[in-house]
Amino acid sequence: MTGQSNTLSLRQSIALELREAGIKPTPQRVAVYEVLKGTTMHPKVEMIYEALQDEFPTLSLNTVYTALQSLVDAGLVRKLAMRENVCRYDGNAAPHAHFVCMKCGRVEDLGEIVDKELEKITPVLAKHIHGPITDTEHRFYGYCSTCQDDS
Amino acid sequence: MTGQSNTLSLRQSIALELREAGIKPTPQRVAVYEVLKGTTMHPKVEMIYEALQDEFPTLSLNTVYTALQSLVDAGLVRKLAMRENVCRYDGNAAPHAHFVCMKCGRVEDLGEIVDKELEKITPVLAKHIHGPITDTEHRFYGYCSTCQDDS
DNA sequence: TTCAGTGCAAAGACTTTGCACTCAG
DNA sequence: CTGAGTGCAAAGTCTTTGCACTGAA
Repeated sequence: MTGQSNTLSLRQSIALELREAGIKPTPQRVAVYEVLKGTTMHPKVEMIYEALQDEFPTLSLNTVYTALQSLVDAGLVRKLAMRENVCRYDGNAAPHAHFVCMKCGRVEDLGEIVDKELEKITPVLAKHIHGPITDTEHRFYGYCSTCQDDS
Repeated sequence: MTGQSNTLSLRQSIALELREAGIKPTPQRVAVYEVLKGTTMHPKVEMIYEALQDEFPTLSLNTVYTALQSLVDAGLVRKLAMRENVCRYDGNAAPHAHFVCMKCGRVEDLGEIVDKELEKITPVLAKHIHGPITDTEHRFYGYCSTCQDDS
């Protein structure tokens, strides 16, 4: 995972994406977005902060918050409010379903099949709401494979 | 809404419900639960606290938190983590879909029709998770009728 | 030069914890 | 008498705000 040239071009494409979304691609923002796109962990702010300590020793937690807020506002990143009262962030901004482990709190993406099923429901919903649905959030709670074994 | 005898019997049935759920029906818990069951507002802690100030002038915010936690643990009440990072509580513990206004933050229950549709999905999901789904949460974001008019 | 963005510190908001007091069993 | 529950206060955690500094246009 230390391929320099590869990392470089990835960063450039991310920078382009930020610019297209209307925000200035600062190194910190690009790095934060890169972390989010490179993981399926739906990390908390703290986790992103720590992941970037090596590369940005002077990075402040504040900047991570600011960068995330910009990314969310630009519609590139999804903010997930968890029951534990800590926000997690998702580099995939498209509405999609999540599985949340009740024990370890880990968040996993569910497959496209589930998402497809869920999409069918929005039309049904349209009958109840007199306006467009701008976003959806679907979560399923249970115990992940790791935590099931522990019990 | 000041029918004394009616209020009394409602409290008694709530007390019974708490007892059956395995928690002691203290006046505060009963009152908190009554507030939740008597509103469709999905109130925040602060709102519950204020609603009970008249009746329990000595009630502390802490007690509201404690009572809510007991109710949630007992499975009578649902805790909703909102994007604004404030928890809202729902007197209806059964999984059901919510509509959230992006502007004013109000949370509304969606009809049974939507819930029924959503229930169909859990079996589909079972193929992805190797364990039971213990709970689900479905949210649809948009603008409520009031906020649509404002725009 | 100008302004958005960063970094540090402090403040803020919501929630939890600690401990003594009270009351039902 | 015993233990759970309450109320008050303090602490804790996550997040936001204020302000000076920096770098790109």
